[in-house]
Amino acid sequence: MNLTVFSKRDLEEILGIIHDSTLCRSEPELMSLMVRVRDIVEADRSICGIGDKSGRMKILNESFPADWMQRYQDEVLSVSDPVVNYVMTFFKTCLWKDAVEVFPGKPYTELMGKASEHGLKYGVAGGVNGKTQNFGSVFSFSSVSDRFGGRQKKILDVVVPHLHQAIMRIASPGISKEKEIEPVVLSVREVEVLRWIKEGKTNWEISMILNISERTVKFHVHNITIKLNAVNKSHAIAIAMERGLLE
Amino acid sequence: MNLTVFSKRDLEEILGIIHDSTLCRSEPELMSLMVRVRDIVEADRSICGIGDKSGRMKILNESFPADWMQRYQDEVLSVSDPVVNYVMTFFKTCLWKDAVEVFPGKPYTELMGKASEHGLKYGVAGGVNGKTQNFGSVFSFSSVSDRFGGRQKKILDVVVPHLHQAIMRIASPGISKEKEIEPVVLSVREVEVLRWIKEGKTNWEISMILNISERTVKFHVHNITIKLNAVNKSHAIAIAMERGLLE
DNA sequence: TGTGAGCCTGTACTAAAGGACAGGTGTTAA
DNA sequence: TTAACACCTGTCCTTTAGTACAGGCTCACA
Repeated sequence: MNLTVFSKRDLEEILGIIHDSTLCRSEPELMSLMVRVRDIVEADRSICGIGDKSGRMKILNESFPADWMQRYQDEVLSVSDPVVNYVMTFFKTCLWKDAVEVFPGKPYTELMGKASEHGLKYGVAGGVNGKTQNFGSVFSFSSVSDRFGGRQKKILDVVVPHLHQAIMRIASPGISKEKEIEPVVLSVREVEVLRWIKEGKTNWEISMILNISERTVKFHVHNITIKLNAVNKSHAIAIAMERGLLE
Repeated sequence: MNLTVFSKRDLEEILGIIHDSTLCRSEPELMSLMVRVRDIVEADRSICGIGDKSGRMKILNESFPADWMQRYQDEVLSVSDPVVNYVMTFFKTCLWKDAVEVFPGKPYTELMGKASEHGLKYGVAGGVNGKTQNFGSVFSFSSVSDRFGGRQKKILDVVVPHLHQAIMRIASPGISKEKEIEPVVLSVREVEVLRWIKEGKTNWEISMILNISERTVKFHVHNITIKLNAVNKSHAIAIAMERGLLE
């Protein structure tokens, strides 16, 4: 990472933020860190959150408009938020407009339109994944004018991993607990199907082995992915093996 | 399993074969068991083997024509043998004609044509998988006329698991050893890709995360499956996790 | 100065997976 | 007896995965 683009003052402030992140143990402390990052990326508003894409996100709002946040929560807009999606999928820093390019669907552009109505038009965001599946944190900074580019992304690239550690300490217990302990009960047939998937069999092959239709195999696979909170077969296998569901 | 279709004599012989299977410790003993099974299913010739579909099969021939076996080995015909494919894929008993129906491709029908030239036209076969991927055993019985049906399949359903145990004792050491110990060295990039597959990411998502093209992700995935001797992603994940390649 | 290994990329195609929608049976326990 | 649950099946459609063929660059090592 080439850091020569930054001035000495910038570097001092960035290092300071990182250092204070290590000491951060409370929400107000995190909020004051967000203010400092907000200032150095020249943004007007900031917000952060931790959780997953499916709406189980705990949000710590520093300066996003309250009415927008209310609407965001009421209409469960996080699922169609391209920025959240981008960050929680790729765990990379992005400009808001980059995210819209990657997720060009109608619900996404609509959401960005709604956000504009609340003065949230331009922004930059970053995040880190928390080792397990789609769980991670998002840090987003917004401004009324478009002053974001490579410089802002680079700052977030450097700072966000440390902010992530901080928000994990503060907010993750409440989120992660209820998620991990969930005991999963797979039916006999589902375990059978899963074992064969593990052996690399296709749905059709499994249908031949179990003397059922391919459609039925898909049916079981679908139920398995839902029960395991997986997104596809490979993910399901990994989760099942980690939890020892195939012994 | 309904066994009332069998006569008392049949049942006695089947039970006898099963019992002697448990005592079987040498190739000649196994061959004499094959003869007894051959007789009870009213076949003319028999053969068995252990290994996988990719040609690493050890064959124990009881009474298949020697010239055919030579040709089979020289032309590596096992890969286009619908019966071997059927048994090693589904680990189920089948009539030869069933296998041709399920694998209707040109190479398969061609192989069956070649076999006919050697007097091998009708048959019945069964097999069992050896817990690991596509490794298992095949027991095949042939006749010049078509006298095979439900009765023969049922006999094999009952007998084959025990023959499998016997052939495993006799022939598996030489086969399985060289296979399991194979140390796999994955490149840094390959492990990275594998980790993200484990998280359920699609190729496209991984390409975004690693800043490479989707094509390149496919390239790595392909190399991974070859190195791990897997048939697809799910299989690769299972193998990698079992061997602790992702720690 | 090759040579191999790791890494990267493209086009074009087929096979497989996955999702939406709609429905079926049989068993079991309140 | 109704409700819940496991299990099963179909059609239609879109998205991903996988494969074949063809080529690129860079670095280490002999």
